[in-house]
Amino acid sequence: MPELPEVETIKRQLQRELPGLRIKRCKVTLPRLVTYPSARTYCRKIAGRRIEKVGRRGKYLIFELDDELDLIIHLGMTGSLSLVESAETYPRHTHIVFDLSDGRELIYVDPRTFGETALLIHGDYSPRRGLASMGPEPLAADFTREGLAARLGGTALIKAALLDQRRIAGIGNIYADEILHRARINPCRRLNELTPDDIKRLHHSIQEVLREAINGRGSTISDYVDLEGEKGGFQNLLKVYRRSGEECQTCGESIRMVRVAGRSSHYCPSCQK
DNA sequence: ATAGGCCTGACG
DNA sequence: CGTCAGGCCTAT
Repeated sequence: MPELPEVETIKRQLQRELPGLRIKRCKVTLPRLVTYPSARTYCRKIAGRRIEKVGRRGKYLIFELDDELDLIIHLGMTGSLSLVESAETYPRHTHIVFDLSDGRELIYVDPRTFGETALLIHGDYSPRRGLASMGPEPLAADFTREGLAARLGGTALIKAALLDQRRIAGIGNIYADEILHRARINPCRRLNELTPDDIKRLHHSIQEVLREAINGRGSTISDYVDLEGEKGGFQNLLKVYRRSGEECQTCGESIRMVRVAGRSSHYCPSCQK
């Protein structure tokens, strides 16, 4: 699914197109994707609202509407958004359509339906626990090395900790593996074993990998496309993710895949200790 | 900490 | 047919 770089790419495109437009009407054909309030209330309250700004928090898109409402969308594993001219036929797995005041439609497509959307009071994310308990934004100016160290308490495996959205926002399986490779840290290391120098490299790596991935407009492994339907450009620059058996570009050792925290984890056994 | 569940589709 | 997949929640 879209991780922080992919969601950021879509957010930038939405922010270019949507502010100032109104949502005339919203149609939901798979109500369970609306997790708060009911799909019925969600649509009723959205109708007529003006989109003021599009933001992002972790892997969530946040559409700030007038009347102090925040429309949030999480793309799950296979969700995508696209802006289309008024259409009479929609792609397979279209579940939500927002009619916009300029005649276009914003459509939400999601084959695996792991995504979700909700309508919250601006700034009050308590109805969605995942959003309310989200850790700091890793690309924010105040995300310091000391701040990171403070988030990495306990004895969890570092790989699991990077995937834990309560510790740090926005990192998923692809970028967790890429970050650990750049930081030369083995995914099975435990937090309490990390040295100050490990944390320093980890902090740099988190920011560098995510920034580079955003510059590359994200990674397309299979499904991901941006608002324009374009695939990402960063998948070719991945060093370890889904490259088991290939030679490590740093040392030539064969990239290995293991299962950590229930997720496939790709790493170089020679570079990452 | 781990497994299972939610879904569909691609691939072997 | 079985296995796997970029996420996240719940229960054990």
